[in-house]
Amino acid sequence: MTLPLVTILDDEPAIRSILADALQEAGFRTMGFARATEFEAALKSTTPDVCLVDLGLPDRDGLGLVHRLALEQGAAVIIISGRAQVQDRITGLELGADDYIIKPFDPSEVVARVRARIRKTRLPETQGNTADFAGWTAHFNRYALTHSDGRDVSFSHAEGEVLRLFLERPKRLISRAMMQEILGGAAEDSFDRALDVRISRLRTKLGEDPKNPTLIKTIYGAGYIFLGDVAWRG
Amino acid sequence: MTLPLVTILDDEPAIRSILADALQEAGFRTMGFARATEFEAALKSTTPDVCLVDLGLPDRDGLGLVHRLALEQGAAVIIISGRAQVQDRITGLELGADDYIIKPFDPSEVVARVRARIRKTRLPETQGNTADFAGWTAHFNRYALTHSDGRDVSFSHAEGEVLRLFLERPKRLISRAMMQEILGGAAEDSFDRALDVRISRLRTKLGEDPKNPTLIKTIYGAGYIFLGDVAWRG
DNA sequence: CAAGATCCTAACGAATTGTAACAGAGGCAT
DNA sequence: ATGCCTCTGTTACAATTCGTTAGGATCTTG
Repeated sequence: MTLPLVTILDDEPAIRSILADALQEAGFRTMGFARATEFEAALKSTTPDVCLVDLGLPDRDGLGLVHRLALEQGAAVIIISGRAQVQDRITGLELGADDYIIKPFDPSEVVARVRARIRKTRLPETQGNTADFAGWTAHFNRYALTHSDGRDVSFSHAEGEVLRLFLERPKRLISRAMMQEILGGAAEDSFDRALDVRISRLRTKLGEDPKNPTLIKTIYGAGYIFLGDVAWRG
Repeated sequence: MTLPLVTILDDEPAIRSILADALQEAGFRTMGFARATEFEAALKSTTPDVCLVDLGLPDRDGLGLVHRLALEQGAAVIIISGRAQVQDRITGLELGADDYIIKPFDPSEVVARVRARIRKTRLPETQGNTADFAGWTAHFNRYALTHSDGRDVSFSHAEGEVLRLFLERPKRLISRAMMQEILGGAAEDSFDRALDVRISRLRTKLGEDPKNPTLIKTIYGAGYIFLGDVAWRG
């Protein structure tokens, strides 16, 4: 029940394994099925978070399946189909699918779309509100940081935005321009020290040594980088 | 408050009107914007159900906008872009978009995808008179809150209005302007502390810690957000 | 090392929000 | 009518948030 479960319904073993590999690498559990009947049998005992369904199934028309899935299970359904006509896509979506991907597809795009679904259906309580790093735990839902040594600091909304930005992209350079854009979005003048100040305040709350920041590192002329291993949890 | 609202952010008037026509015919209300700044200004007073965003804005790079929308507003975001590369689509989705449509598009497919989003986000359409959240049960027909630990608090009509507003839109930013409009609708002057007072009183009844509210969060300069899983019944 | 660009952060203040206290409007029983 | 109670907006002031300013620190370049 920890990792999100993604089912793959496609009659071609090659496609199943490509998708399964990509999804597992992205941190999902997967279950593959070649025929609709097998799939439906499995549904009696499990509840997937996202269902990938190939429409070109030999044993039955997949659309009805999609319809029932969406209706009864309430699971997110992503159709994968070789039929590229607009009309096909429309009817697929009308029948309750959440997304429609055309073959041939890029596995990483499929992963991204699966992720987007999961975010929406699961986010409410699971993802996106708690993360561990460097002894700290960030609780975004209550705007507070707790340290394993007992410290408990609250942070404001603006600070939280910055923190979240970092925690979502650990160990990657984040350009100043991008941060400005994602955050306030307003002024881009070099007069604007707002971002610096936000980061400064955040550093203070994290107890960073000004001379030697270990978590939020400044890359002169480029941006910032968050060091530290981040583990999100629900 | 009846028809779902779809916003269209695109700098080309032709595209805006094509989309608006198609969407209106499909039974949505629409609002069009040419630039990101206008759009953001409008967001202070309305909460769209789905936002269509063109990435090629002259105004600024739309990706940051998408990110903030997805995060704060909780609204569904569909990117419409001329950039067809898989990598573009992935980063778009990664940043919080729900869908990614490539120009040139077919209006009816856009409508279908919008509809698919609305189906998912509008699920709590059920307007009941009882709702459970965070150990509480709100009984709107008898103006009372009961807690699982036995507490039983009554609330007034004005307080109920605010509470209902929150419970109908959990985990989404609700702008102050919108609340004032839906509620009394009266003064919009910053002199008007009526809304604050209502919320303050509601918080007290919910037993919120003034320093650390866990259910009704204030987003400085933007509005309020209700955290907590809500289940309606009846 | 000098010069200039970039960044840090203390301090300030405008804008925004919280809430106690007050006051007027009804409702209801006496 | 009178008195008491509840509801709810208004006022006034305290608290918080957060961008701006300004001066100093730090980095890069030549």
